[in-house]
Amino acid sequence: MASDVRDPFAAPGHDHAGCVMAALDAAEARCARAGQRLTPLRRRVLELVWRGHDPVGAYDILELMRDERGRIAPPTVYRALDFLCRQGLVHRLESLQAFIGCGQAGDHGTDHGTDHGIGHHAAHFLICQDCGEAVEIRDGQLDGAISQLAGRAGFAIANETIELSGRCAACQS
Amino acid sequence: MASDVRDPFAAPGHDHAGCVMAALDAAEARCARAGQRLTPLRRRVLELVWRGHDPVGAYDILELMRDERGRIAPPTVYRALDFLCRQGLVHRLESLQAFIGCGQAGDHGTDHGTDHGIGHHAAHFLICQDCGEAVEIRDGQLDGAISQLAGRAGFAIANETIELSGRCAACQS
DNA sequence: CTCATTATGATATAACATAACACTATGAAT
DNA sequence: ATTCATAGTGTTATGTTATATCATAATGAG
Repeated sequence: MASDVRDPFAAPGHDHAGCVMAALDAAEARCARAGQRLTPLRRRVLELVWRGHDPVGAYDILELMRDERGRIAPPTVYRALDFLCRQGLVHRLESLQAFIGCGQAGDHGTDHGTDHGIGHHAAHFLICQDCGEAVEIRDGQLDGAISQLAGRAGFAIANETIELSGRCAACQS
Repeated sequence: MASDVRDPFAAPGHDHAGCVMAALDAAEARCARAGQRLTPLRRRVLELVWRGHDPVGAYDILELMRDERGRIAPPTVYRALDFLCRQGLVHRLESLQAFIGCGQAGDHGTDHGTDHGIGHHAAHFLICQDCGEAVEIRDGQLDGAISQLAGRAGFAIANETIELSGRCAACQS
């Protein structure tokens, strides 16, 4: 059923404004801690990425910003997205060529095994092809399997792209 | 050391012509079994994908084919690649926007848990950022972790993108 | 042989991303 | 406060990857 507490997808009528606010607050805190500047432009791009729980294309953001600020070119958006990715505030979904806000930007310090450097963690996703929503998952067993197989292969992982597409619980009815 | 038998990367001086022949033979067999036509064009594209163990861009293949056949347009190459992907003979690496020959196209029938439909299996990769080589891996523990986490989330996986980038054993010296 | 189906050719364009250079804002050091 | 190096943004142009669409050709079933 849809109310399964283990379903990590966002509930239909959840307080999304709260999500956005939490994300922006976490971003402010994180940048402050890292001595990085969350400029109005970057902040606004982050806010637009958090428009929903669906991944957003760079050109979608470009459109949205044109509506409110007039002329703006791709590099401006890409630079902001690059910055946000570097800070670990946004992730890029390779299989969709799109971006999504990091659902764990508030979890600073509490790194887990697969973390690579300051503020960056391996991001793994479930992506629903029906409703378009993507959620970041965190699974110890998965992390363990990955680090073990890498160890056996003598392979030093620098970056993990793990994106599982399919149908979320709510969309199977 | 480089001779670790668990290192899945191709040995420096291995018989690559053999790899290519095995891949083409497996492809013929597979298409015959599936009632699909491995036309000269498709066969040639597959052969070019198997040029090495590095992922190849669609436009790289386009270049190579122009050298030998003159005028040829992107859709021709993309259609062949689509076909080969549908037959499970080639995989697309999302994080590189490139293609690579399936190292397990010969394994027909012996499907493993995460298989999705005829001839398709979940393909997981190790990608060396140093030498550029990518290898398909198969790990029961990883498959298990994935299916368990999906099960807990009530998520029905249709497609898995798992690409681990880093440095292979040989490139760490 | 006919015909439906599948494959390929050809043109145009869409979608995603970055290089390069100019200009502006910011903050640290004097 | 002024200077200066650095970081951020604006702007133009272009590179890279992928697809829509329609025309033509090859294939195989009946």
